[in-house]
Amino acid sequence: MPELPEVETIRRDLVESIIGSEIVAVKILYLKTAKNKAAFFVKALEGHKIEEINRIGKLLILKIKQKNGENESLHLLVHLKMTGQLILVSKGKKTVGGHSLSEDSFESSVGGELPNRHTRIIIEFKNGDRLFFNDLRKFGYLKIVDELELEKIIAKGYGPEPLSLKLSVKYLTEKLRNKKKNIKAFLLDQKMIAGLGNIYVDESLFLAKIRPMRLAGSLNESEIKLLYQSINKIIKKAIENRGTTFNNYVDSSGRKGNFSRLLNVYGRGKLPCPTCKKEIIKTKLAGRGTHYCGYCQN
DNA sequence: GTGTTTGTTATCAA
DNA sequence: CTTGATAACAAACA
Repeated sequence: MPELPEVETIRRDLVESIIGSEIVAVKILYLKTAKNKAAFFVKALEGHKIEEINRIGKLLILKIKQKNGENESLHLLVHLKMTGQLILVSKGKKTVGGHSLSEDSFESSVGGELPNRHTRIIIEFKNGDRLFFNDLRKFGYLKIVDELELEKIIAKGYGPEPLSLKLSVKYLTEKLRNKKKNIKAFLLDQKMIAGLGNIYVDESLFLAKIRPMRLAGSLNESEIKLLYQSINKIIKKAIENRGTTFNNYVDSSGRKGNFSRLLNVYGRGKLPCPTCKKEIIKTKLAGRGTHYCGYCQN
């Protein structure tokens, strides 16, 4: 389940490897993964270079460099949803995205030699590198949008980034006031904060010592402050550790994230709480598996 | 055959 | 208007 730290890890790696690279071929193996008409999608990319790679929340945004005479800027949006992977395979074979990886490790991560049965789109570069979009469950997508559409999507769908100055105790206080949904549902809402998903919401609430089912409007001043600091700390630490691999997330080199071993509650139902050693409770909230400590979180 | 996993959107109901 | 619940999307795994 790629959330902000995982997508940011992919973004940073791709910035190092494909900025300025020219796309020479695009292959759509599963039509519905490309959200534009196939002919337009391919034409918008082939013969163009990647100019920038940005991100808002869990959405990756590749800016496509326009040629002379084409004045409107286009962007390639990539959303991994639940099981999407972006894998860059360098020409040759042994190295993937500039890193060498044992064949065993690579095969268990991405399901063997690429393309495989989960490969939906392949983007080939002039230097021979190939970028594979794999997606077991087909929820993920790639979409070409112009500047105007991009701005609309960001404005309509995404609140402040957790590590930006726009997310503050003041912002949270204002948004939480009189909210009658639970704090977990609030934190999962991309329009409130961009980029948090099930893992980092559970982890942030554990650090903030707040029960996920608490009504958002019921948090007091010191709880809001601690929550703000906890989100910051968790997201920073998760990015430093290249994200969490729980199910099938891997970075663009096929490597797993290191934050998994630092998880306090997520995926640890019935295991002892790292703080008080009592059993972590696993229940369902906001339609999601929810993990918390009934003793440490109030 | 059942339940579970989750990012996002749509739809319906209170 | 707000919120919650549910399905849909789709596939694998226990």
